[in-house]
This record gives sequence, C-alpha cells and structure tokens, in this order.
Amino acid sequence: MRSKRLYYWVLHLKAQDGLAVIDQKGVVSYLSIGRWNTLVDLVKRDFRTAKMENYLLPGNEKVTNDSIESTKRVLEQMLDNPSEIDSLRRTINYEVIFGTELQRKVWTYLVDHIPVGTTSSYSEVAKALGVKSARVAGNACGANRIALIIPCHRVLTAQGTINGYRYGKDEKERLLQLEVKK
DNA sequence: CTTAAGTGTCTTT
DNA sequence: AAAGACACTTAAG
Repeated sequence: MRSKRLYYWVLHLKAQDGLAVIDQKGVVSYLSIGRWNTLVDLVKRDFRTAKMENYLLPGNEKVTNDSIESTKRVLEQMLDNPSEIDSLRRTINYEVIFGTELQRKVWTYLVDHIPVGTTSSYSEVAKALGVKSARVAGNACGANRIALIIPCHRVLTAQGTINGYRYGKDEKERLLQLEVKK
C-alpha cells in the first residue's frame, strides 16, 4: 500500500500561530495552536510516535494548490475568530487519522454535542457515552490532535474549572471567553 | 484549602 | 508483562 503524502503549514496570525497538516485535496488531519517555533517540533513528535503506517511524516515542501490554499484560509479564520469555529468547520473537510476506537468515539461526541458557546464536563461526556470514568474521557480529550475543529477545549472539570489543555490553560480560557462572548 | 483513594486507558520500558 | 502517566471525581480533614 502506498503511503499518503501530507504537508504541514504554519499559519501566522496576530493572536497566535497554528500548524496544520493538510493533504493534496485540502483535507485537514492535524491542527495545533501556539507559537510556531514549538509547533514544528510538536507535529514531528506527534506523527513519529503515532502508529500511522499509511501516512508519511508531513513535509513542508512548497507544493500547493487551490484546495490547500482554500483550506488554509478557513483555518486562519478559525484562529482569528473562534466563535465561528462550528460554521467554518462545515466548509472544509477533515479526517481523523489519529487515535484508538475509544478516543475517536469521544471526539465524535464532542463535535456532535458540544456546540460553540457551550461547555461540558469530563464526567458528563463519560456518562453520555457509557465510558468507564471521567478520567478516561479526559485522557481521550487530551489525545485529540485536531485542535478547534474537534472542540476538546469545551470540556471542563465537573466544577466548571479548567484542569488542563494541550496548548496551555491560558489558551483554553481565552478560547472559551471568545466563544461564549460571541 | 489539601490529601488520598479509586479509576481505565494508553505509553513506555 | 509491568510500571508509570494522566486534561477526573469524591470524600474527608
């Protein structure tokens, strides 16, 4: 089987940077947020440690096309305006290439049941899915590799506080403020 | 407020 | 195969 070729693109914006992995048809399979100098190391580590035999480590060759450019523009809008994440998500294609069965089950739930402007808790997610414990749900959220598009930032503790976020608690708080404020 | 116990899954060794 | 990490919750001081 031939491995799928992927490209990574650093998206520079005022508030923050993002790094997206996009295939030749403009399909997104990875998005991290933060500062670019840490993001490149992060994406390499994520792909190297994951079991993804059908995918190559993403490269940053200067190959592009209209589909890729169009997807990049949508992602930049998401980074600039988090309150539009859900509507923007419907305008692009993404593919979940990471994760175990359980993790994917949790991620699908987040997309389908936690819309922008709302939050949930790890225990609620666990209960809704029949997952064994809140901690299990939390672990699955933390394994998400498509930031924003899969809204793991909308899941909080049972007390409504921010326990952790892959890209920093401050960033999670900022996202939620922008989303809820609308 | 802090601590401790119980918890399931995934990663690392 | 075993140990350790972890984005959890609840109860008890």
